[in-house]
Amino acid sequence: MIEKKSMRTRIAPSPTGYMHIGTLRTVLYDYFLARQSQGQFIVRIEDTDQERLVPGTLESLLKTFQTLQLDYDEGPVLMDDGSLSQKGKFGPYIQSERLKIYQPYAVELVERGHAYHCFCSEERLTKMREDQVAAKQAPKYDRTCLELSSEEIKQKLASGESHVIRMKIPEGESSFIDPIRGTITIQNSEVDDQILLKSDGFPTYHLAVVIDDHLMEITHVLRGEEWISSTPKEIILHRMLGWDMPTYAHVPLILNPDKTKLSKRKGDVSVESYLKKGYLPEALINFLSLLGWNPTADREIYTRSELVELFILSKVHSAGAVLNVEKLNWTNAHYLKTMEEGTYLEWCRPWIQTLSHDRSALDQAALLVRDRLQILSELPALTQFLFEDKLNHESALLLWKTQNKQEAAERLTAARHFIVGLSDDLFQSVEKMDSAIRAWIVQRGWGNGEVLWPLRVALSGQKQSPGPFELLVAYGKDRALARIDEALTHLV
RNA sequence: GGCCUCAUCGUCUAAUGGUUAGGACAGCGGCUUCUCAAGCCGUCAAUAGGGGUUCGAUUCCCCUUGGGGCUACCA
Repeated sequence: MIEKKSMRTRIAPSPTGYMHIGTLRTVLYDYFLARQSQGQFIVRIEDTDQERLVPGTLESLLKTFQTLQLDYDEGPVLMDDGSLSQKGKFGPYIQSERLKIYQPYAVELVERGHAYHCFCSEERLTKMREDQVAAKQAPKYDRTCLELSSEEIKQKLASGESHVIRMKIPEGESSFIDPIRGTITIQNSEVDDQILLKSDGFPTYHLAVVIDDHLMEITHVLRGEEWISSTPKEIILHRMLGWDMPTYAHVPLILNPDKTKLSKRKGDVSVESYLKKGYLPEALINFLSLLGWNPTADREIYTRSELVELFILSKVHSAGAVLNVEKLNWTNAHYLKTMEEGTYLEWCRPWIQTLSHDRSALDQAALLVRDRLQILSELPALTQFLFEDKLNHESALLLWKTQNKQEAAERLTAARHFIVGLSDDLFQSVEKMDSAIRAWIVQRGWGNGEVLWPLRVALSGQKQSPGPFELLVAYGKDRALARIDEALTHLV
C-alpha cells in the first residue's frame, strides 16, 4: 500500500447509545494499522443527525474506548472528573461543533455549478419515489429544481423558503481501489443527486466526512461494507473540490447466524452488552480481530501486540462473517484459565462481592470454579452454594447410583468420623486431602463412588460441582462437618 | 425491481496453478473419573453448479445459482 505522509486512519461512530460490535472490529483494524505504521488513529464523532441524537451517549461511547484500552491519538476524551476534552490539532472532532466549517463549502459548490438549491417538499419527494418504484424505476431525484432560473432561486431564497443543497452528479463513472476488494466501479448514472446540506443547515454524512477527512488529513478510511455503494458520492465530491482521496477500505459485515446483517433482534450487537455479560476486553478483541482475517490460521490466541504486528489490510476477507458465540465463549474461557491468578481474581471479585465480606473466601470460590467458567456473569450461580448457610439437600441426590439412604448415611457417617480426626495441614492441600481420603476408602474396602459421591453432594448440594477434596479444603473442617451433618438429617 | 458485492467443513478460517484440501469452535467417540468441567487422544465434516484457460485448477476468465448490502433532508 502506498502511504502518503504518515498514515492517519479514523473511526467515526455516531453516538447512538452504544458501540456496535462491528464498529469495534473496524476500530481494531484502524488501531492495528495506525500502531504498526507509527501513524495516528483518530476518533471523530458524527452527530449530524439531530433527530437520532441521544443525550449523554457520547460519554458512554468514549468510556468503552477506555475500558478496552484502545488509545487514540486525536479526538474527544473523557477526563477523570467526567468532563469532556478534545486532543489533537485538527479539532474539534465532534461534527456538531464544526457546523460553520461545512456551509461555506456547500455554497462554493453551488457557485461553481457542482451543486444546486432544491425546494421540493418532502411530500413531493415521497410521492415521486413511490411513482418511480411503481413504474419499476430506480428511485432518484428528478432534478425538477435544476430547471429553476436564477431569478426564481433568488426569489425563493429571499422569501425564506425551506430548501436543501444537492450535489449535481456529473456524467461518467466513478471507481476506486479498495485494498480489500480491488477496483470497484459504479456508473454515475446510478448515483442520486445527494443532499449535501439539509434544510436545518446541518450537513449530511457525505459532505461532512469528505470535508473532515480532507481537513484532518486522513489517509485511510476503514468502514463497513454497507458503505460501498455510497462511496462514489464521496469520490465525486473530492473531485469537485479538487482534493486527493483517502484510501477507502470496506471491511466485511458481521452477520447473524442466519447470515443477515447483525441486528439487535437476533442477538447482542453492542460491545457494552458483551462487557456486561462478563466477556474480557482482551478476549473480545482477540476474537473479533479474527473475524474476517487470520494471520496464519494455526493459532487462535494472539496478544494485542502480535495482532498489531501481523495485521495486513489486504488479507482481510471480503465475505461477511457470522459471529459464532460458542467460539467467543471458548476464547473467553481460555483467557480466564490462562491469565495470572491475581488478575483473574481481580476480574472475579466484583461479580461475587455481594455473596460474602470475606475476601479470601471469595477468592477461593473463584479459583474453585475457574475451569468451569466461560463468562464472568456465570460466577455467582457457580459459587453461590459455597456461601449459603443451609444447603437444603435433596435426599435423592445424595445417593450414588443404586445406593439406598441407609447405605449413603453409613458411608457419610464413616467419612465424618474420619474427617474429624484429620489434622489441620490436610485442609491446606487438596492433594494431601485427596490421597488421605482415598487411602482410607481403600482401607475400608469400599469403592470411591459410594463414598465420594454422597460426600461431594453433602458438601455442595449440587448435581454438578467441584470435587469433595477441593470442597473440604475450601470449607475447612468445621464448616465441612456442619454440611455433612446437615446432609445426614436428610438420610434418616 | 435496479445497482454493488460475496461464495472452502454447521461456524470462523488456511492453502493465490501442483497438498492425502490444513487448523480452530461446535458435534461425536475414547482416556481420566465421585458429578460437571478442564485436559489429552481420536473421529465426522467443505472447495455451490456448469463451462472454459492450462500438462494441471480451491486458486485465473465467463455463465448460472444462491447469499448479503445499498436504494432517506440516517449514519
